[in-house]
Amino acid sequence: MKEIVTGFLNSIHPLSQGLQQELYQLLKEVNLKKKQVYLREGTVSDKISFVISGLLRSYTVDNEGKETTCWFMKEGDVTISVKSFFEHSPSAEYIEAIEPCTLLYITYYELEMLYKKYPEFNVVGRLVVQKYYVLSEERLAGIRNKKAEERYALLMKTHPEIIQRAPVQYLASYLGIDKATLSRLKSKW
Amino acid sequence: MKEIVTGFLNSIHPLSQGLQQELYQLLKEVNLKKKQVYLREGTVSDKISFVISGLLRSYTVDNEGKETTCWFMKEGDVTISVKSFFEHSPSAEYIEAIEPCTLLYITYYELEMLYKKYPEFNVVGRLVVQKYYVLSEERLAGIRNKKAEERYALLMKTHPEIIQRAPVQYLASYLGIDKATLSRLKSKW
DNA sequence: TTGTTTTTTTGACATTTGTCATTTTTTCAG
DNA sequence: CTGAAAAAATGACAAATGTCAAAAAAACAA
Repeated sequence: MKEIVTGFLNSIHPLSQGLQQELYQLLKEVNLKKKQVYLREGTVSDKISFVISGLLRSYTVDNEGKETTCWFMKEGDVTISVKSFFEHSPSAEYIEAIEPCTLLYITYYELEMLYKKYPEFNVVGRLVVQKYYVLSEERLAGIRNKKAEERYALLMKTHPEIIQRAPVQYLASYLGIDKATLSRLKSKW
Repeated sequence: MKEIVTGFLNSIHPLSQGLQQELYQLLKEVNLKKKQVYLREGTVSDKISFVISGLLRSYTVDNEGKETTCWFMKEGDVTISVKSFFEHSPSAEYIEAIEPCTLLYITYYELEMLYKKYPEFNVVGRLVVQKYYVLSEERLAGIRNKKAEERYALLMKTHPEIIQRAPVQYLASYLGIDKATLSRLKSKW
């Protein structure tokens, strides 16, 4: 299972033998049940996790209790609460399992240690961050200045599997539209 | 002037003497007049630029000719078209000067060369990308699932200087609301 | 399976925001 | 400074979307 992670990283930038072996030792497994919270608002996101199987979402809750889904993470994705992990500060968002999940993770400190011990790893780190930054910007572009229908159509086009797997209420809160509106859009197509 | 750039990078992570000197040699100056386009849609963003003075914006134009402002870059900011620069692909967005600007830049290839020649520079690169990734996520959170008034109030709170300096039409297109709606919001306060 | 709970859909209506046309204000070149 | 052009504000109305309540459907636990 751990080869999936090293394979993923190797495909971005080749890892040295030592780094690969040490990373292999550090990776720990965690399993989540459906609806289980993996990261709670207010706690520091101190693990960087790789999704082996399942589906998760990150979301925020405003002062009226309304949830806003930030994004969905599925097998093959890396998951952290971005600001919390990088700045080592309390998270503004929750991360929870939508489907039963298996994850592999290392801690923030282990990652820092790898960056120090294997300077080449910074190249990998930089490229992974770049990749996720681009994806984040693409999501932003898919929401900004668009009507409900356009947003839905775009998500359908770019991430059809998410539409299949995530409950309507989470899709709606991701798209920034009411679940009733999304329900009507769906019946229109 | 170039010390502003090396100072900025040093504050993120100390640069070696050699790196600092070589970077210093590579930095080139460019001046933009108001409304001058710095990056055009369809061209590759092949410079990474540091804003010494002035204000710019990035924006996209949809097939009906409607502009959507992505963000504003002012003195002290680094500016690239994120996806285009990192993936070395044609840009989906324009970058243009809102105020007369002075920028310092190095090219994509020069940056790649620095990453190779000075591996420590990858640490800086990673941290800078992390920083801008966090800022991008914060902007997303400030727009998603919010009403026009909340978006405006939040931008006012987090970036009052942008509201002062950018024309209403650009602020409106950034916030994803009509300029007439924004005008009414403003008069309300 | 069965009853309970959660999620989704739907209808009626309210609210927000956009559109268009026009006026007012501001900017800017000469 | 002055006139032309661009930007911003405003009014009237239309369109999009949200809200609330209820019904239907689906998911889930015992």
